[in-house]
Amino acid sequence: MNDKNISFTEENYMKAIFHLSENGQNEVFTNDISDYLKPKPASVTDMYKKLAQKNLITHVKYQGVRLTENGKKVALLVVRKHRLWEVFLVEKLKFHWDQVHEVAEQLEHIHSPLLIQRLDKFLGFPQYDPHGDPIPDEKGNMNVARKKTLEEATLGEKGVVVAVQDTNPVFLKHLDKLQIGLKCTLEITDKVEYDGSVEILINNFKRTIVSKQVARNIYISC
Amino acid sequence: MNDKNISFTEENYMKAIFHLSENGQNEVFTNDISDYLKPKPASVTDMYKKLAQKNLITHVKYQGVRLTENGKKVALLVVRKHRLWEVFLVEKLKFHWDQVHEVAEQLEHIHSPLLIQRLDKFLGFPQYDPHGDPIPDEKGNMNVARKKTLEEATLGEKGVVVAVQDTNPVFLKHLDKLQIGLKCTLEITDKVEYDGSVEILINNFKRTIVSKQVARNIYISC
DNA sequence: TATAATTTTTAGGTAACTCGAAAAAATAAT
DNA sequence: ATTATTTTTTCGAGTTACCTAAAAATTATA
Ligand SMILES: [Mn+2]
Ligand SMILES: [Mn+2]
Ligand SMILES: [Mn+2]
Ligand SMILES: [Mn+2]
Repeated sequence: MNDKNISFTEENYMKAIFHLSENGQNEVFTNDISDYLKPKPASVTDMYKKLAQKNLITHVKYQGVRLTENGKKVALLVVRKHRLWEVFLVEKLKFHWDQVHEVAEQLEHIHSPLLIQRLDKFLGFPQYDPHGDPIPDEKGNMNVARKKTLEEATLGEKGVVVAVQDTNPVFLKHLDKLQIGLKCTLEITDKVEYDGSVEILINNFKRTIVSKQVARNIYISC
Repeated sequence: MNDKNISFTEENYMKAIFHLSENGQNEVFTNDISDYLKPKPASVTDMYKKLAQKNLITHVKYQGVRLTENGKKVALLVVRKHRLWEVFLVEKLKFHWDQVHEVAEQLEHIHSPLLIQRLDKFLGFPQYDPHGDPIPDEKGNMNVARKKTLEEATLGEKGVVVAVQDTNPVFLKHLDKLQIGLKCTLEITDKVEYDGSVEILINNFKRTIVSKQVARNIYISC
């Protein structure tokens, strides 16, 4: 029984549970959601009850929640919508990659299967969003690219920037200033043991050092 | 003080008041809104109080409400967003003109000045929506076309279809079947006194009779 | 293993939007 | 000018999503 009457708020919880559980693999605890979405833990428990009753999650008292098959579908659809809209904003409306997330948070809640199907087609069935995150197709399948963070990469490794972990505008603007974006080629020219910062060569041309904090949030192909 | 914290529901009320007052000219009564948006009259009175407190309407007890200047601006922005999205759906996503209204009812509530500004540009600053309704510009000005209904038009008059009054899918699909759409040329070849139906010549080619009900809902240029 | 700290749930309450029933005001009919 | 009808408002109450404070369960520490 796929309850279509899912509210704005419920969709946000489903997406949060999906992300915090590594795409539905692990269980998610009350405080995780509270930290992520900002309602108090008591409110999270209330919502757990409602979502469990709608068969979107299974809730074992004091042991967290897991997405049901049904719930995974619901979450994947929200993620799909969010990412398709982000592509639209960047590709068609010339938004900058640090401007799209907030608006997509609203657009992802528009209910219309036809709209999403047509939008997907209009955009040429994109596989990745402006931050390199994979876009689920109408069945919920997505192409997860092989990738590692700059923190994980070892000296001498070279790859193309395929995604960013953090989509915070402050972080993305910082990358712009460093002239780092998706599709850039990066080569690890040094790894500073002292503070975990990484020296890189951008597009075989520009040399810079990025902090551990930054290195953790950039993915290159591998 | 232009209160930006306006809810989904409040926006719907503002738009309804705008339409039911002929673009803010007349006062609107409790039952008008109740019939139009479907909440019970008691709920309408509650909302009147809230909107009045936000300086969006003036409410004289038992005498209906009127939009304030501020309220008119808010309503016009919602109308602008609604109609721009309808253009997007038809022009870019190939929606049919009878499919757009429901989705636009959702999209009109997305809050993002940049989004609307960019969407407007992307669409080429359209003046009219897919039903011939004028689109307010960012200042709230709109080009109201000179027009009359087929019911008002007299025998022998000829004009181009510039708008439809009713945007109900059933009505629009009926027009499709009759091969009547925006930009069609219509000539009044007979007005039937008995039932108010109108005989027309479509694009100097096809002859049909439309009922008074239909004639009332088609606008031609004049 | 007993105690302390943390996490989660329950209990009770608020604000927004809705309702039905009843009271009040305005309008229409006698 | 009364009376009847219609419209609008008030009142009490339900729902959703949130809160704080307190209780219960789990996990960590001594
Ligand atoms: Mn995003
Ligand atoms: Mn993204
Ligand atoms: Mn419409
Ligand atoms: Mn329209």
